[in-house]
Order: sequence, then C-alpha cells, then structure tokens
Amino acid sequence: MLEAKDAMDARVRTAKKREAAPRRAGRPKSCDNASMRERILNAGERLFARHGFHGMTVREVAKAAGADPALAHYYFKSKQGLFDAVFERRAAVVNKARMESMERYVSDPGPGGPTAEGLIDAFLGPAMELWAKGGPGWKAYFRLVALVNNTPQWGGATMAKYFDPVIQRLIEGLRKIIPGAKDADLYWSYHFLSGGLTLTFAETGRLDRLSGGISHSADYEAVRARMAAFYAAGFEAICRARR
Amino acid sequence: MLEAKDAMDARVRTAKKREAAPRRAGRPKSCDNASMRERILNAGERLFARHGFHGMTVREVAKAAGADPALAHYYFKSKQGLFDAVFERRAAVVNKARMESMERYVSDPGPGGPTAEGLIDAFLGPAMELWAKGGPGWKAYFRLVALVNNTPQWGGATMAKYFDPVIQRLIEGLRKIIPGAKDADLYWSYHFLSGGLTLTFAETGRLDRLSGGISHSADYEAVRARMAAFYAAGFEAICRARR
DNA sequence: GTCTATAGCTTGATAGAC
DNA sequence: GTCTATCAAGCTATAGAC
Repeated sequence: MLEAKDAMDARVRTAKKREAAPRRAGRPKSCDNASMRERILNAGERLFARHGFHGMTVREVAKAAGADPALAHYYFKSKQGLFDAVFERRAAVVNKARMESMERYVSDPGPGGPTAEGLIDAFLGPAMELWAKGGPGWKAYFRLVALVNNTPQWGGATMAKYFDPVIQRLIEGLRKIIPGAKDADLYWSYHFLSGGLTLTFAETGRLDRLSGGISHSADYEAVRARMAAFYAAGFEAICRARR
Repeated sequence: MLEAKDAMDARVRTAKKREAAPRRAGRPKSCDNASMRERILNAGERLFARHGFHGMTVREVAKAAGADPALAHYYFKSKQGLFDAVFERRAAVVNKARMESMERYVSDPGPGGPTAEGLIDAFLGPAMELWAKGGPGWKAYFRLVALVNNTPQWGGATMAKYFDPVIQRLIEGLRKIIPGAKDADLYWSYHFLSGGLTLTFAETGRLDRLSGGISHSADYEAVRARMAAFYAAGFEAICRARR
C-alpha cells in the first residue's frame, strides 16, 4: 500500500513547510471575493473530501483557506461543526434539483408514458450535472458524500438525514411504474444504485486502472450514457421476477 | 450529524478509562489461543474497519488486543505497516475462492450453458459466504475493503493491487458469455457492481433505515437472492444495447 | 473579525530494561 | 517477546489583545 504512504506523506509534508501563507498585511477583514467563512468552508470541503474527517486537521483547513485556525473555531465552534456545515451547505440544492427534475418527468414523460429508465435518469441527472459541470467545489462535495455513504456507524444515519425524502420520492415513482413490485425489491435496488453512484463520485481511479485506460470514472458522458439503462434493467429484473 | 459526534465521543471515552487491561502477570508470552501478533491484527481489523485508518490509534488497537502499544510497532514497524498487514492477510483467501468458484462454473455451467447471472453469482458467492458466515473477523475485513474501495487518492490503487487479477477473470468470462460486448461497457458494469457490493459490506444501516425495517443490508439470503440477477440484467442491458 | 499565544492532551515512534 | 518510560510533535480548543 505504497500509495497510502505517499498520500499521507504528502499531507505531512504540506504541514511542514510553514510561513508560506499569502496573507496581505493591510487587509485583515473578508479577503478576496469570498468571505473568510466561505473560504474556510471551501477548503474544508476540498480537504475533508480528500482525506476524510480524521485525516484532516483544522489547522490544515485554515491554512489552505489562508485563515487562522482560531477563526475556524470562531465560525464553526468545533472541527465537527465545520464538517457538518460543509456537508449541509449543498445538500438542499441537490435535493431541490432532484425533486424538480423528477416532478418534471412524471408530469410530462413523453410518448409511451413514464419508464423506470426515464425516472432514474431524471433522478440522476441533476446530481451528475452538478458533479461534472458545477466546478471543483461540487466535485469535492460529492466525493465527500461518497465517503459518508460508505462510512460505518454514522454514515447511514447522516445520509438518511439529508437525502432520504428525495429517495422516497424516487421509490414511490418506481412503485407506480413497475406495478406489483415489492418494496423490499425496490429498496434493495436503490441500495445497489446508491453504491454505484457514490463509487463514481469517489473517483478512486480504480475503474481507470482496471480498464487499462478505456474507461474513466470522471467521464460524465460515459456515465450518463450507461447508468440509467443499467439500473433500470436491474430494477425491472428483480422486481418483475419476484413480484 | 449527531451520530458522528456520538461515535467519536465513544472512542474518546474509551481512551480515557485507563488501567483496565486484563493482563495476566505471570504469562507475558503469546497469550490465549492466538499469538499476540495475531491478536493485534484482529483488533486492528475490527477497529480500522469501524473508524478508518486515521480514526483509530495504535494505542487503542493495542489496548483492544490486550497488548502494549510498543508491541504493535515491534511487529509491524509503523501504523501503516499494521494497516497493510491487516488488509493483506485475507486477500489471498478471497481471491483463491473466487477464482476456483468461477473456474468450477465455467467448466460445468449446467444445462443451457453459462449465463451472465451464473458467472456473476459464482464470482459473488465465495466473498458473500465468508462475509456472512465467516465470523466477525471476516465481517470486519470486508467492511475495511468497502472503506478502501471508496477512498480517494490511494483507494483505487490498493484495490487494484490486491484484487484486479480476479476481476479481469470475471470480465473475460462475461466477454465470452455476451458476444460482441464492448470492453468499456463491461468495465463500467463491473464498476457499478463493485459499488453495490462494497456498500453492502459497509453495513452503514442506511438501507435498514430507508426501508423502514423491511430490508437489512446484513441479510445474506436477501442479497444473495437478488444481487446476481440484478447485475446480470444491468450488464446485459448496456452491453447488448451498445454493441 | 482576525490574530497571537498557549493550555492541556494525544499521537506515532523508539530506547532500553527484563 | 514484552513492557516501562519517554520524546518530539501535533492536535483541538480557548482566552484575550487588537
């Protein structure tokens, strides 16, 4: 596991080279185009997503934001408070976009009526577009979501708290589209979808390596072209077979 | 994110109450039925799986094993060395079982010849059985695999190092079973499967909560009854449509 | 709001007795 | 092999000047 060592050493190395923060002496209050509070949130988002909660320190986040560590505590009370603020910040945006996209689809599904693939694509679309086209902040945010989704102990509860209402809306829609589908099969199918979606967000580089460069997990067009069809087939296979 | 706080406080609390290690004074060498080295590995497996690399300390692992922190360094040189040893220990067993299971299937697939569902089930079977019936050590190990699989930076490389040859065997088999399938579609399909499998291993409790108690991610029979059929349908859907 | 300074602990790791 | 003792460093968090 050499890569692990490298990643960690890189982090340690960064922490070593001090006195390099580009602070302007004559302008202590709210610098650049974002407030200091937002700059700390942005840095926390990027670094927590990359190294996890325990793998990153308040000092390093503050340093990356060009702020003092004490300022992070001033705004967010604790390291956990900072993490929570980061996780919460963009959740509402995703939820709203997903909900609207699904409503739009069911109210006008096109000729032939609503399909599982159509609804799943409507569910996936907004998050995938923010992920691929929303800039580095959104990329980092979804990587953080991936991390939390796979975290034992508190990961499930946290995901539930922020995202479950929208998921229930998706399940409800699929329940109508696949008549007779049992709830257990619908929930298991979503479980599988959730795993694939967050692994995509994680961007661990495994797919790229495994495929010898043929496939790239960051390739938005490639995911978008396959994902809804793949999972719709899975949903229908087990819901129809077991109904 | 209250659960996060709770989980962490629990860990901190544990670290507080000292002088409670049940060590027998008259028997310092290799205690109980496992060697001290193995006891440390077992404790590391359980605790790294639950809290991640950065979320657990060498001291706590040693304490849980009933050993001295210095002993962990004696055996494994560093915290990273201990983690690597844990991750490596069971990988060969899984790989061998998976490979044999797939060879057994392709050499005698039953009437009608080999199917995607059959091969995927042969691939999934051994790991799922070890996970469900191999005891707490195996449960913890697979939770650790789930964690690594979703770890940015070094997760992909680590997974590749230990597991990719067997995955390539699976892809190769599916390539024959689904004639004309493009490699990119096969690799993307495996990517989706990998996400669902490791999310199952992670046992975050999310499925249980989301389904209101209808489905449980630890329910071996339930996963086994659905997983191969679900992913076989996905594989075939995108490989056939895009060939 | 922002920074300096520092309290109070915990960390990974090692030296050396047994 | 195992333990005691300890170091140097880093950690979260806060008090208080500006």
